[in-house]
Amino acid sequence: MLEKTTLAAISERTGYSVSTVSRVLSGKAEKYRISQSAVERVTREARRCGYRPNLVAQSLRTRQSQTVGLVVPGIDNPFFATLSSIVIAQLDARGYHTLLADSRESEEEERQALEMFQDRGVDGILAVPVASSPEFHEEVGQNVPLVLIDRYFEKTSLSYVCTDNYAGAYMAARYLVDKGYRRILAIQGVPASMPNRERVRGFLDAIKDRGVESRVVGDAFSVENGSREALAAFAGNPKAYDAVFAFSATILLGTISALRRLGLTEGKDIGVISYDNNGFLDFMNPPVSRVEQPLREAGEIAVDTLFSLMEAHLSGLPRPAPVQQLVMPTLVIRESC
Amino acid sequence: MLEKTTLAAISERTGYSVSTVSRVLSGKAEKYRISQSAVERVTREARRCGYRPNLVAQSLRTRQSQTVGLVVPGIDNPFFATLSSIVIAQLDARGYHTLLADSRESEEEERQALEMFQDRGVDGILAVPVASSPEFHEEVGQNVPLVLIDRYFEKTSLSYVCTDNYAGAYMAARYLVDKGYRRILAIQGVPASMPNRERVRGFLDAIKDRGVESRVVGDAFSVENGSREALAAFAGNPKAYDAVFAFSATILLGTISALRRLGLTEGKDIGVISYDNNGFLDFMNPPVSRVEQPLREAGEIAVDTLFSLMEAHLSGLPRPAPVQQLVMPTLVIRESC
DNA sequence: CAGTTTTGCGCAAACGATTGCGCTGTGTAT
DNA sequence: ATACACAGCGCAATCGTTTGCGCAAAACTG
Repeated sequence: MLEKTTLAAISERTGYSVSTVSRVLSGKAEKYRISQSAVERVTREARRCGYRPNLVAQSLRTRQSQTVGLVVPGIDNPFFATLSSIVIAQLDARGYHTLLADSRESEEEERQALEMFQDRGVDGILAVPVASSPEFHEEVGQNVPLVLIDRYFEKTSLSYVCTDNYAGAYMAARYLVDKGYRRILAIQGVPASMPNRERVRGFLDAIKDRGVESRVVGDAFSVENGSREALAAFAGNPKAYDAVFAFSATILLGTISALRRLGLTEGKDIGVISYDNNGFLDFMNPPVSRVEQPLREAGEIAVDTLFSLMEAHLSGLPRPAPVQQLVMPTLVIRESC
Repeated sequence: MLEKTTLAAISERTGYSVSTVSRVLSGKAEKYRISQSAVERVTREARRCGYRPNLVAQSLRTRQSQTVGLVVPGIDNPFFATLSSIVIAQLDARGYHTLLADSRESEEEERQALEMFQDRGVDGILAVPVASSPEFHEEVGQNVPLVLIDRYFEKTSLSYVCTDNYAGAYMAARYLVDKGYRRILAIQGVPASMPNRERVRGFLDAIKDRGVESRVVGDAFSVENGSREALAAFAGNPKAYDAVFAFSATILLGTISALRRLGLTEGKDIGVISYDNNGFLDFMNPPVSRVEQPLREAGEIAVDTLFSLMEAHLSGLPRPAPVQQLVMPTLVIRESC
């Protein structure tokens, strides 16, 4: 390590005041009409000793951190991992860093994360909300730009970017019905979450009045839930249902393992369709039909939205009208149904 | 929002000095012998106006941020997603927050991330390194506690916690050989990365002098690489190899899709084994044999190690001897070979 | 040459917290 | 009465930046 490399140090070594050094090194030289010679002297010294601004001090003074907080319900879930990856890349491209928190589907942890984000002075927040009601998020949204992703609240003034889960589930269910399946089991994720509720609604609407027997079971976006609920629902009778709709790729994995235990092969003995577009769905045997969500698009729109909120916030403008957008998923048919 | 909630504000409203308020609210009341009445008056007011300390100011003053930086080569890779999840949970449990950066396998981005971490005054860094040589990491490690995970450098004074990739690959290859496979194709990941090099070494050592024909191809831990390289290596001849060893689960997916195109079924026409323990491997048809890495264990050890480094760093002690640990993977045999 | 403009730069306050040191006032021992 | 201990608290410096304001010297104007 070299000498301490602060503005003060450079100031001492160049003979210029801290102010001048600061202005030069933050590129405000001509705005403040610093002489060519000063600029040179200072930049040279800065380079020589490898000056790097202390971002903490900078944040304190400017009330900007070049950081956004991202909170997701489970980074180990490939869905959120992909989403995070997209979002982080976007932020990075704009010169922003990411504080990542994992709420583990817990309202309490989510709350703590949001609070921590504020205490750290993040410039904006992206959240996949877990809470059942929007109050807290709205309160936070008052203070710092906030955009919801993937999940949203019924009636809220917050911005959100989600996929149309109603439409996705509707398409999938309608496809099954049209294919002639008549006893359909749906295995859902976290029941209270908005995407899940919408999927249930889409599913039920699609089969309504179509002479289809149906049932919705389950309570988590996890492999275990898929397996457990499938086994319980079939109750040992392989003919109990002729199709299964798994509400996520993780659920699907569990479901398939259960079906195999029952001696059923997807696409042959039973129709199977899933939500999500995890890479492996095409590599299962047989490949699995699914509702693909335009994650990249959603992530990009969310970041765009956040930045426009942040810009307004910076300029002290009133909060712009919320952007509330649903992007459309697509149905991808393979050989499992 | 209520009034501004700073120490100064509370100081004014209670009549006590900022120092006293600070000491009360940071729990140093009896250390500094603050009167019971003052404590009460201050805490009451703090609660009333919902005081939350400004962590940025706190960081600036104390030179501690309660934050560690985590940099991985690709958070969308399930392997790193799982690892991150484990690490983040651990840190969270200890009251630390996580700045996450994605180097996307780029040395340059990794460098930037590490630099940013320092500029932000993180208390420690966990890195899955991408660089081919340790210099930069070692330099960083001089200034802030740093522990490598999953990948390490040949000769370094840095601490690391990795899995024994040599042993893992050796076990897998030896198993294939013992099972009678004689023409084995290995599809590797990023060739320069330490885990990959070790896997290659383990693989080659295991088949040496066993009368086995072999070839190592590929250059990335990706689905495409797996598919492309498998197709190229078989060159249309399904009998070209009788077994394939995929060096990661992502590679495996690509490989399987290629094998299917060649009309081959794993476990029947060809032996297949993979690295990694992604959830889906058990749900493929047939389930895939693999080398499972004790990720949770590795993550926990890494965090433990980091904290002991951090503790020493705090107390101004000399850097403790590096902890350099390999944890042992396990061979899980299913029906693919 | 006096007056005005421009150029180039520094002073000092601020951001919000932490902390070493010292000050005052009361109680106790001598 | 003098000394001393200690309880209870505040002063002010500090962390490293940023920035409004103003000042002096140089340059220009008429």
